[in-house]
Amino acid sequence: MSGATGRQIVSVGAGIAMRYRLLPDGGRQIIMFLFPGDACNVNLYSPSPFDDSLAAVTAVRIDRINHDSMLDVLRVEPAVNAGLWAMADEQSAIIRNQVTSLGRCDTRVRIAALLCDLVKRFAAGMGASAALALPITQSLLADAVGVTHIHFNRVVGEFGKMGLVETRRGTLFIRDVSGLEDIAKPLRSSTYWH
Amino acid sequence: MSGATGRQIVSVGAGIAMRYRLLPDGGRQIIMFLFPGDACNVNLYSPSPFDDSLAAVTAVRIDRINHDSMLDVLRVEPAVNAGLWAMADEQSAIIRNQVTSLGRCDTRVRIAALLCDLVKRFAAGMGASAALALPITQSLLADAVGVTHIHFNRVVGEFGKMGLVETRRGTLFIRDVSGLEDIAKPLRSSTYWH
DNA sequence: CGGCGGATTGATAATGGTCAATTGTGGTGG
DNA sequence: CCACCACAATTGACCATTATCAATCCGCCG
Repeated sequence: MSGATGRQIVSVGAGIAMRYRLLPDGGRQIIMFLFPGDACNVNLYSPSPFDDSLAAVTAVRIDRINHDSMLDVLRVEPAVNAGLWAMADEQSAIIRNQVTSLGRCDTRVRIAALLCDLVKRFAAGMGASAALALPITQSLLADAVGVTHIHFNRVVGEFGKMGLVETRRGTLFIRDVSGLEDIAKPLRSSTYWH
Repeated sequence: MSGATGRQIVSVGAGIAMRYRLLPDGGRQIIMFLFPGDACNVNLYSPSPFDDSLAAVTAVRIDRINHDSMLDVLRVEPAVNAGLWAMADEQSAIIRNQVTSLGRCDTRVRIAALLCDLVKRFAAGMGASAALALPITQSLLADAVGVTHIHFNRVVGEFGKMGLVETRRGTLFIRDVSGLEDIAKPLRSSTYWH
């Protein structure tokens, strides 16, 4: 409502975006993919170290909310604060999972786990059926799991031969989610705890 | 104030703790080390997926705050909410850094970066001089950077020969922080942006 | 003294990276 | 309609980093 746009919360309204970081040597690490409903920065109170960048993966609509008006809302409706915390917690859990995946699993597991995760979150953001066609290039997916796009290709080709996925220029089709979940099992500690 | 202790915020009062995750194959990934002042779980509003575990690294004192009393405080003193968000943001930044490190840097860089980070945060929690003697075993540090304790040892031995660190049974002495920062440079995107 | 946990070292194997080239597909302009 | 280009995917040969397996050493404590 206020004409002057100060600091804002920016969140993904439609499409897929990514949060990434460039390294001096030209390398790129994708921290996480962002789906509709995911906010990128809820720095309502502190400038907060924001040392990485945002970019669109597909065509994207971005929603912006002024910090000031959000603070106004929070004063009246404290429940919104809970919602913000819930989102922050969820994103945090995703990233902790990513840490474990990168640190302790080999490429096959990492890739399978990433794909399962994307399908699940993609389904939440768009339709469940649309989620089985991920419009993300292999290079991007590779940069998310921390391997070369070329090695990614080999592994994904292996998955293809197993009937788990199918690849077409620019999009990756998921054919057998439970098969992927099976490969990703070494990451899911749930198997450990029962 | 309420006598019954329901859900609580738990934070490190003194010593060093760690947040980690076990895998079915027996592997362990340390998500992050916790120093005095770091809270482990600020799940004031939602149960929040907490899929990893906590353990002490050194002798530790744990501070607990009831959720209910914290909520009372927040109603009276909204500035506390800002403090909580700031802490969450900072921890989030540390973990995003960790993701980049694990995904895109080789062992030398990862180790150097971890040590720099620990020294800095350790210094904030304890005295600055005490920070140069990290009471953490090589196995734990290895599980944080995602390598074998044995490969960690080789790299840290190399650092030792360069005069950067010194190792004694159970603690690692930092001798040359700026030397380590130099090795960790490939991770610091700041070098890229100026 | 004996034993244990942490650290160290060597030999070997595997995973994943690098370099280099090729194919395929879609888009664009003539 | 075709030539051409750009980007994504694919493949092969070779190399480097890191894991694995197996001992051994060292300091500390009971």
